Amino acid sequence: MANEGRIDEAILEAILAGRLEPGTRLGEVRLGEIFGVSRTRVREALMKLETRGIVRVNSRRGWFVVEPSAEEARAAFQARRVVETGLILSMRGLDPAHAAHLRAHLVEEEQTIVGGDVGSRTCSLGDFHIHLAEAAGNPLLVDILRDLTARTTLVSMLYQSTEEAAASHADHTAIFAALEAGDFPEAARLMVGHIDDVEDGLDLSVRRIRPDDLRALLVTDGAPSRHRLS
Amino acid sequence: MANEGRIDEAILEAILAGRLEPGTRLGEVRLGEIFGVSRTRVREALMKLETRGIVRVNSRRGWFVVEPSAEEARAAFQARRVVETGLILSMRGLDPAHAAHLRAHLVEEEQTIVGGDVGSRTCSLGDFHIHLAEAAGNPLLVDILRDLTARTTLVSMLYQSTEEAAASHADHTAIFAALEAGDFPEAARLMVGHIDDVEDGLDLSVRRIRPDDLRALLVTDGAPSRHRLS
DNA sequence: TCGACCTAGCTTGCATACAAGTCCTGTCCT
DNA sequence: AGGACAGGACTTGTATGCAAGCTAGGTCGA
Repeated sequence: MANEGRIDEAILEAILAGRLEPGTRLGEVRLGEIFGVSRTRVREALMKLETRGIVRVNSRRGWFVVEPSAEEARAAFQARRVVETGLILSMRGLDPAHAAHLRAHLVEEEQTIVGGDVGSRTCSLGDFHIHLAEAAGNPLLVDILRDLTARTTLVSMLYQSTEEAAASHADHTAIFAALEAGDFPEAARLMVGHIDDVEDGLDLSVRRIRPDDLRALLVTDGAPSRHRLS
Repeated sequence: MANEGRIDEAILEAILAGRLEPGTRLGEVRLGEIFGVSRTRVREALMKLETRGIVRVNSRRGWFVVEPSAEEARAAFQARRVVETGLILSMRGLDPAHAAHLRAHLVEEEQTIVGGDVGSRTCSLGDFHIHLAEAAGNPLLVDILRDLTARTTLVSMLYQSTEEAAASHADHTAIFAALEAGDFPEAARLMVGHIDDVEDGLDLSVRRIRPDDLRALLVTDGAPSRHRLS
């Protein structure tokens, strides 16, 4: 059974969906109970997430969802600008299949914005960039951007964000249009503007709340072993 | 004591220095004996390296240094082109301290090429790109490029490479000159050409040898607990 | 002679037990 | 009353033990 990366993915998904906020403590035993496994596998999952910069361990004190500092936040956005700009400028065309995939994502994105909760919205908005990386056809860059968008998503949760989901969706649509038209320099320019807008929407001097409990945030329904990995 | 990432770093250093070739099996118990720890910590180290794409596990068969396929090799070089181009183009200036650091590295690089073995040479050549990322001042991009250059170093080991260390050093020197002159577009162009040259020097249709033993490759001197982490 | 099978020895996968450090709380002394 | 201190309940860190699966080599049968 696709049991391999279940725990990593479940935790990451919970974080990205906003169910686990930055600073939340992630107890090994607690997570083990939730997933019905021993601490060993939980530790493995947490350590993988640690090398990806999603969680951090405070020796003998606990595991926590990372709380990026203002400087780290800026670095994350800059990294995304660098990678996504380079990515778009390296593209020579847009494969029809990938174009269709992106277009399908855009309609899903719109539906989520209208009807979904804030978590699904943020998640969907971030997925656009990952799908775009997939369209460029480089799995390594997909992974890199996956972790980078995870980081900026975390930042948006931690700091006061005035980002309008609708505005982001409009940006995405415009970027896609430029890509489909084959105007990659324009798409890159739009992308930089888009990321700038999201970053400017943050107030890096004001930090948000920091609650501290796990609750049943990781499992949405009753059974502890049922998870949707998006 | 800086005991934290000792094992990860030691293994990675051994791989990057060419002492552990792609395809080498990394037995948990064997590594545990070498480092004087139990399998637990070895597993943690290997799993961290796995998420960084350096080693891979074949269920119940063993851990191995990754052997990138021809396609993966191309992807790694493309990713480096994307990231390093974006990185250089995002730079607005070269901090004097970082400039001095890079210059110092270049002379060390030259010395290594004249007097060092092939492992030190490859290592030193790769470090230039990491130091360059450090000069850009973004820790995230440093980490990304560290793993990316590790991958391409692995590729160069696996496939027949006609790369001349001297030529690479000359490229690096030219790139540094352009950076110092503030001509970042030119530096980016030179960088693309440089990575292209390295990639073109590979014969992706011919794979190299694949020995299969650990020997005392991980420890250079007698005592199992003495390691230099570069 | 060749092929199927079976077993022994290896590997990792996972759980559990114990060690060691941190934090909080209650108590005792001043 | 206030502060130092001690103890216990928690946490992660590390080792070890057992289970499960892969591989290779030998044996038996056709």
